[in-house]
Amino acid sequence: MEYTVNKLAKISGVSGRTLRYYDKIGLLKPARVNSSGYRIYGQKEVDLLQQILFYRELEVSLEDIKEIIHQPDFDRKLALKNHYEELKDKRARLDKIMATVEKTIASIEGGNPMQDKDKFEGFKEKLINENEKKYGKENREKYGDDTVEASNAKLRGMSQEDYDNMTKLGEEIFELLKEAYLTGDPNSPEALKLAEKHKEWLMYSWPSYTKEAHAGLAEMYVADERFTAYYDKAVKGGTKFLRDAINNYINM
Amino acid sequence: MEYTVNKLAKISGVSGRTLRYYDKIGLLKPARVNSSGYRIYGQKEVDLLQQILFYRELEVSLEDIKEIIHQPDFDRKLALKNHYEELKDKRARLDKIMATVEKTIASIEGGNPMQDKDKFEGFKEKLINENEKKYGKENREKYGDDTVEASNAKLRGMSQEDYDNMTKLGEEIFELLKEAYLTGDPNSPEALKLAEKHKEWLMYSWPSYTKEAHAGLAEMYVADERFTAYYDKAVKGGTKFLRDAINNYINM
DNA sequence: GATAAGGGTTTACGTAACGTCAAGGTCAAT
DNA sequence: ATTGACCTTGACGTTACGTAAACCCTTATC
Repeated sequence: MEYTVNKLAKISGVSGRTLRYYDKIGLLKPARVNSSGYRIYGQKEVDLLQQILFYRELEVSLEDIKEIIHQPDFDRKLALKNHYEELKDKRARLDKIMATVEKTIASIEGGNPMQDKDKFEGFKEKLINENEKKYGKENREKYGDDTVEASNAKLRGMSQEDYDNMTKLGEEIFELLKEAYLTGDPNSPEALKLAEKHKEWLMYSWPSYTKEAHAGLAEMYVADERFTAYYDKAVKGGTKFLRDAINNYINM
Repeated sequence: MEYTVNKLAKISGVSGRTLRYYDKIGLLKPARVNSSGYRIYGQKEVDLLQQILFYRELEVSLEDIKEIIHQPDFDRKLALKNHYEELKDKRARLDKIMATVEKTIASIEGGNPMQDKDKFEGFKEKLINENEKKYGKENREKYGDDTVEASNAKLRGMSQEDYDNMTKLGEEIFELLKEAYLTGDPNSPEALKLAEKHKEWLMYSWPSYTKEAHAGLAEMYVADERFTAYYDKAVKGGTKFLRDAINNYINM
């Protein structure tokens, strides 16, 4: 049984263009080309096309299909396993996206149409701007421009969920500071837990954590009255206590 | 605060090219262009970009984002709901694909590496070829070329699972025929069940079921010795019994 | 004042997997 | 000889940019 392009197209369900394309990229060549330049496919090509379509259904790229089909010693199992992992990642991403879309719809339905998101984005911008105004110069000197830019970029790229978690963690730290301070000992388990939470919090916005940076920041907290004012709102002397706790944590 | 392309690129995490592209397609125009042709963005554009990136994360197309962002009376909720439906479909498809990939891997691991699929495809082709050789002419005369081609296409497009179910159903019919024949009555519940199963089986390969086609096929079974030989393997006179059962079933 | 470095600009090709013309050759039947 | 169906090869359009290439502007340095 021999088929021209459109004959094969009809029985296989793909378009003629697709068959010509597959010929062009070397995925499926016709058995022969007749004297007038027509592509002629035979039974073997029909079978091959079936296999190609099978893998195509699985969203394997034509490039990969080419290897799977034409290399007899190709490890199909490994290829499929890799492909499976890709699909899994894709689905995980899809799930996250769907959750966000759901939440966004809910927030619109909840009567604050777009406002919350606006606020959220605004918060992030404000936070970055404030950071930049207040500590930009010091930070840039201390850690270099790239680090600061990276930090800002990370903040901007944060999802609302991350942002919420970060602010929650910020509040937790505030409470922990009060508790830990009562122990009077910057080496107490409470103080060390405080320092650890502070590290976690830091890592939300800091691209890469190092002990040195952490220690540097702690010093800056004490040196800069704006930080001191903030942490001393929890308890007087809280900023120094936090610095000591961080130093102890680092040297653990 | 004013930004040139690369400044904005850095703080937003996108590339300069992306910003120029967004300008070109009218998604995000700079606040102004200075005397040397440089794009200058302001705070408003930063905020807009944030929103754009938010929707981009959700895999909304730039075309759709344009409407969401720039049309104040646009129904964002509806847009997101539609988008959500799309995502749902996408995930459903992904799930199906993943299941098939898993099965294919399992079949490779099961020790019949690729052979089964090969065989499967081979079977399908053989089935179609045999059908074509044996009954092609009759069928084409009876139902028209288009119907036959459609039937073949459907067969070819069948998944292995469908194929397996079809062959299993074929065996079931064979057994049912034996049982039903014992009742001696082509109107007995067993006979009617047989006819129904035969209809199910038919529908695997037949694009659209009609009573007339079913009856026509039943007649062909009796008239054609190759069919008769097949069904009479179950019991002598089985083919005729099947035809009668089908006719009774149709006229129920 | 020349030059180099480091911005900015536009134009244009490449990506994946085809759909969709457009212009023109082939084949069978009338 | 003509018609109509089927074949061929370009070539552009699709999405959201990446990646040059070729060129302009500004600033710092020698």
